[in-house]
Amino acid sequence: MSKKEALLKAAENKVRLGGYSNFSFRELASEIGIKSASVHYHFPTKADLGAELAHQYTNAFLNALGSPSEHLANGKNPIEVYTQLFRSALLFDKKMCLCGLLGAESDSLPEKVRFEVKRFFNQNLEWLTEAHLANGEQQPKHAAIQTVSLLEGAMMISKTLDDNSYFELATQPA
Amino acid sequence: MSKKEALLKAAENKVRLGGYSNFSFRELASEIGIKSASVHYHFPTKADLGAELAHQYTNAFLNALGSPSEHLANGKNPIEVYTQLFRSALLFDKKMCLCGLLGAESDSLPEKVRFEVKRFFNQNLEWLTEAHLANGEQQPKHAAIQTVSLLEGAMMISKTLDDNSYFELATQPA
DNA sequence: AGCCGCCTACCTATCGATAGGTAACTTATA
DNA sequence: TATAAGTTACCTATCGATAGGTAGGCGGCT
Repeated sequence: MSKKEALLKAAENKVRLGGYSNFSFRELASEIGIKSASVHYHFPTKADLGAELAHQYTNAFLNALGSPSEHLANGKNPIEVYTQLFRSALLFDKKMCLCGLLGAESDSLPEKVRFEVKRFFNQNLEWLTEAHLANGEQQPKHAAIQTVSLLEGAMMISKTLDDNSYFELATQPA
Repeated sequence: MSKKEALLKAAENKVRLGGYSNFSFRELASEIGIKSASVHYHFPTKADLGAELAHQYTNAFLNALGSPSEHLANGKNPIEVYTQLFRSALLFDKKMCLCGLLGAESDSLPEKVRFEVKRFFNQNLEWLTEAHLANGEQQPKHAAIQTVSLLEGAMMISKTLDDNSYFELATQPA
């Protein structure tokens, strides 16, 4: 893994625990064994690092998601697949969704970081709308925004109350 | 308004925009016209200020909520009342829920702040469970966690995408 | 030769926190 | 009633730590 990749990985861990201000160039550098000044070689400013982090996170998330049609072809409900990806983040990473946290801090973020967070949610809503449409929902856009909202909120509350069963209850159909 | 109240109010604005690390004693002090050292007279440490802020926020929120039975007696659906309180925060304050933001940062918060955030959600879940029970829901605890999750998530996404109609779509019954 | 990836060695700004002091007010006591 | 003691709500000055960022150097690889 290159130093740049290592920096992004270290930053992701920090941000997913405490937000944008929860990482510093010094901490990141010392964790991967270089000097803080060298971090500026890879990322001119902190905002550049944050933006690239959110961008790559979004790409990785979308990539892991695949396409709704592909899941339907395999006889799987794409909404279940989507929910499962959130569940994995909570159970295995034991961390918040990067963009869920950044989104909450949205008002105080550098513009280029905020832009990438917006992109995450717009792409997610697009995916979910397609999925709900395929599922025959009469209002796929409503259903899409309800799905992300519920999952992001459930994640946050499970983390806060330190009990993953809240996530399960929230995602369990009535 | 006392200086202490003014400090808490100033801190609330900052935190609801960017989280726990988005306020400093210096900024708060200069905003209300005292020196940063004097802030320590009212709050020994930053964690003390944060904890008291979350505590008072929770009390004010619960107070504004009233009781589920009182709303039922007035022919109002308590869940609608609850939703409306979130909507007000978004539309009038134009800010995130304080504890929604702090909850997302939960992992990096001082223990006493985290404790108060937990209290917010436990109290909210209690209120909502009672409300859903009164509404005749067969699984009031499930419904309660689903309600908070959806509202907190919808708030975060509306703030992120800078469009309150997302909140409306999310809270609109299917 | 030239660039890549890192380094040393800084800078300025800001952070939370502490020490010690002061003026104004309140309370307790003789 | 007068004075002493204590409290409230601030102040100035300063601490060590840390923040993001910059200038310029140096070795290794092509």
